[in-house]
Amino acid sequence: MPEERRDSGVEGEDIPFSPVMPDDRDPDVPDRLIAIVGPTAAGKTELAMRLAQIIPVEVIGADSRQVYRHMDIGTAKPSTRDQDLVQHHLVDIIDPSDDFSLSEYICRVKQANRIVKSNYNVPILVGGTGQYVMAILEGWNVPRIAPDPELRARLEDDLVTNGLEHILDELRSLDVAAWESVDKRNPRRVIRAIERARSGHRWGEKPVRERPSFEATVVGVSGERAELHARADRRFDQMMTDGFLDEVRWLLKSGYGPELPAMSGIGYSELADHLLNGTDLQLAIQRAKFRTHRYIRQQSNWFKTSDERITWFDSAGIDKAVDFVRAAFEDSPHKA
RNA sequence: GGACGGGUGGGUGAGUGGUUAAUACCACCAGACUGUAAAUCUGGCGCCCGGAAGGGCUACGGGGGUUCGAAUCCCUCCCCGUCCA
Repeated sequence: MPEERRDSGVEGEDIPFSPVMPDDRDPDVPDRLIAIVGPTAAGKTELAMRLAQIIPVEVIGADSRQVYRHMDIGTAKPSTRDQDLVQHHLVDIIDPSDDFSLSEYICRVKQANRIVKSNYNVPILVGGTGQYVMAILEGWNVPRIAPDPELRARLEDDLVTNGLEHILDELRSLDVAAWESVDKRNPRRVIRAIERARSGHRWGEKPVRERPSFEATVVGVSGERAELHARADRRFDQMMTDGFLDEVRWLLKSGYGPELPAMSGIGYSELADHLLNGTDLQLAIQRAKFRTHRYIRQQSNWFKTSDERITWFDSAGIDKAVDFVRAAFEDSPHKA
């Protein structure tokens, strides 16, 4: 395997631009796309690797935690072996201390699509971050407004000293439409709305989403809730034996503190709490497992069994999913 | 054997005569998402009927009692913890 296969546009600017485009359409948009969605630990990665054996694919990660370098065990990142076998994009692209956001994600997916397209491969979107997946599948229009740490800090102070009403008033004076629409009980959203309004964006000035042109085959992998919990618990135990605690210890030692968004992930914050504050390890592990359960539940809000765009398969029956995608792919006019 | 302390809903744990089907937290369930998302926020959570308002039933270790009314007071039994023998 050529070693350049390991991703990819770290800085984003130096993405090679293929001189020969497959067609004259937007090079950032694939003609077709396969997506694998579903709750954590259900077997999405496994399915992706199976598909890679029969279809010329490159993986596009849709996981808000696997983007960070040095966070491998706890994020259940695809193994280096898997990454050697199949080109992965949007994995290991930033440092744990770097800012990341949905708009950044979307931007980088476009870059990745360009590469995949120039390789005459099919992008396969794999991940459990519902927001990322849906942003791609539904073509969300996300304004590129970078986070403003100073403003956020000021507003958070304001929130503590003067209350939510106060910052809501600020939002109203900036953008009434935004004020009408925000979740007025969710400080985080109010702060973001202010941030947006202050940088000159008006609520509703652009359509929220624009249906993408590609043909998408979306498969879901899931199972009974109790079984999902059990699988996730087992996987967490495996992570512990694989050295998750050492990974967190290393991150902390390397200066990645618990206050970083990257370190707020499941397991990372609990284990850091154990290492830093002496919280009982078993308790920390149990908390992380519970949090994974909650995560699974929330993923089911993004990936609904009633969603007609998704064809669902049971975790235990990956073969059927492979067959389904193969059939869908063979019927497609866009074979590479 | 004696002296205290304690037994509360799936768990931890408040409550100490009525406003209590019982605070809070966890678990669990459902939902939102103009997007920091493995984040943040909302709702539900004894059983039955009802769309709701509401109604009915059962419940704070077991049994008995006091009271118009008890998780809360008394008696008794069982169990757990600490200390003294």
